[in-house]
Amino acid sequence: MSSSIAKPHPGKPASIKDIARLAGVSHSTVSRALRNHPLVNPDTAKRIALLAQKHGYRPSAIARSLVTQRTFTIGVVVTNISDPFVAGVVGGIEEVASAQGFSVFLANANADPEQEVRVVESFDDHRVDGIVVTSSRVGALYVPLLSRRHVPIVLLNNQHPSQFAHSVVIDSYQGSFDGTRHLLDLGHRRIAFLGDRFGRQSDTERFDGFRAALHSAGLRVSRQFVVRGDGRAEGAIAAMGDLLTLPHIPTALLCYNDMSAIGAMQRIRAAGLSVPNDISVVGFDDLHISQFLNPPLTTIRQPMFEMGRMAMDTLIAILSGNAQQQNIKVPGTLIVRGSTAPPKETE
Amino acid sequence: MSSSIAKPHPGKPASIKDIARLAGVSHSTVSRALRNHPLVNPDTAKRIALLAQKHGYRPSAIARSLVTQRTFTIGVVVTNISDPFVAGVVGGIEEVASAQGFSVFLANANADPEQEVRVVESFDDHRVDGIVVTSSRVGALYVPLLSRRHVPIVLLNNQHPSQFAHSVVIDSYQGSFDGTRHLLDLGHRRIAFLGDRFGRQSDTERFDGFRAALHSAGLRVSRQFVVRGDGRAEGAIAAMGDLLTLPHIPTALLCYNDMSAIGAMQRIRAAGLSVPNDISVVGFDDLHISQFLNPPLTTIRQPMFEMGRMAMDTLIAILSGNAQQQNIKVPGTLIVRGSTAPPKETE
DNA sequence: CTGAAAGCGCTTACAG
DNA sequence: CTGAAAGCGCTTACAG
Repeated sequence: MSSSIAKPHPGKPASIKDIARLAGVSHSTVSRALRNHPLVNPDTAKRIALLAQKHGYRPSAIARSLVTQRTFTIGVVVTNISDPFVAGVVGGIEEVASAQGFSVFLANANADPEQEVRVVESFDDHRVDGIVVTSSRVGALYVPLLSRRHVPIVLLNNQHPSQFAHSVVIDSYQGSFDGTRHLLDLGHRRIAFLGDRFGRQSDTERFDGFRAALHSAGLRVSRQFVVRGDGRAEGAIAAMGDLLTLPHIPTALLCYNDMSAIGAMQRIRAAGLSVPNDISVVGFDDLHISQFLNPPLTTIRQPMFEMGRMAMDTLIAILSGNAQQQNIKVPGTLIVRGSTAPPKETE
Repeated sequence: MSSSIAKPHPGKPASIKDIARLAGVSHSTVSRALRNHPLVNPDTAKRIALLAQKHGYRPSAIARSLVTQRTFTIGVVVTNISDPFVAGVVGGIEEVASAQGFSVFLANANADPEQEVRVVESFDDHRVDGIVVTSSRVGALYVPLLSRRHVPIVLLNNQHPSQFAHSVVIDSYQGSFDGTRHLLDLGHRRIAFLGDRFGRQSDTERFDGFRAALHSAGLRVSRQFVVRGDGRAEGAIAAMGDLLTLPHIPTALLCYNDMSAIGAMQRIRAAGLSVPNDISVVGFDDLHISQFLNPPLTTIRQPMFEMGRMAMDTLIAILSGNAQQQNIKVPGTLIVRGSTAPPKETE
């Protein structure tokens, strides 16, 4: 059979009907054969598979979805894919999704609630089977969508994981507590907190863990030792600058996350001071880069990749009806490196 | 009109027919109204829009795609979304895509050619309008798909951007040349090259730029000063270790990329040496983190976000028939920071 | 300005 | 084991 005969519509991709014609069967049979339906003659099935292969025919997932009412597609909303924490999470989600036959839509919301809603609407338009939202503050906005179309949503490190949504969150309180304890155990007493913007749930929880650890050592939070950045190096540089203007600066610093710690360390160096000799610094995340910093950063490890996998696992469990409400809290792990040391002078 | 009457199928999402029934028109009219077709009565259109809004009805992009033969969907293949360069590129792609009404599928290929082909097949199944591939070595494998379904592909920093595909690439040769010239201008003569795996096109180009710069200064490449990592900190640490065993170590180092430079700097410090006092280091990329390193990294800036935007712009231009073959070469920019300085001793 | 009809490319009871 | 038919949810000539 020559190739010129075999191609019914030169230039146009083959459809199920073309393959049916070439195989001398109905398109129903082609559909069954390609889906490995048990009730199709093995020889026929083989012939059809070969023909499909030869003509590069692949069934349209679009058309299939229309009848099955399942797209095997999920949507992932991120605030900023360039954030290394977010990228790690997305990597974990994608790995599980891909292994389970799901395709993933990715969209940036730029931490803008309006854009976030638009993104979720777009996912809705594409009839995604489920949605994962990372580090957003407005998860509650999706509840209407959720109830209407029954699309399960998993919130990862979100504020207000409402009772309608599933969630995976880091244990901010415990992580922050452990990081602060580490500084206390080293002998520090003048410990500052460099947070994220005031009012965010994760900031509040990390601050609470910080305060609780100080209390456990019989210390109180000093108001002037609490400053706020923006979760990025830029904001931390400014916040650290404020701390350095104090008449009596802290000997240690607990930061909201690693990027804040990175900014703080740069500002400390700019002031002619040294980490950890003058000021010890603790981060939160354990970004891949953190181990390569100078000095390597002591931090609370957040298993971002694993958390992404958990989020997708949760979604799949819900979709297959194997789970009810899921709310997972993941512990952080203290990783001690060179950015922390005992304070220079005993006070 | 009470809400209980308004919801025709409680629990089921509304479809175009439900809205049509509620509005007392045909579903054709609903379709037109929602697409802002000019030939529909403004009052009717308004009534339909309100009804749709009220019932959370959004037309199915799936069903629409089936008839229009356009999905307004693109696929992005990455080797590893956790790579900060890749994440930046994806951010740029997503920004343009989103602004132009395209949704993006993201898939990791883990630098595995087989997985990469599977990913592209999956995009094909979903009938994406176009594909962007980042930093892959196997772009040529897609040519069959390309020709069969006429799906335009843009290769970003790929090896072998075949003549069938569009491409956006950094000018590796020139960037590397400029970085090396910078070291020469500082007075360095003993300059090493820490590359990526041997045989990769970008590695070859960067090495060629390195060599040309040395030649322009009347120098030759010293074989023992050429080592190879893997584009990551881990590989660079090992490669740098080799350089440090030489009886006469280099005074400067040109690295394949910033992550390699970061690994090299850690290894240099581990040997008790200082950057830039003992060894100057130049990277390639200018990752966001690089300005915050200690010392801040001198590097060749690759505008990753912008390159991602260019890739998507190219795809859109092709899809709208506004462009022919596109092959864009982007210049890198030398960014001088603290990791480079004149050599300590005059030789 | 509007509706009836055909059709996009599949899947899946139903009947044989 | 296979085919004819209906239908998934839309868009779009075509006719009015």
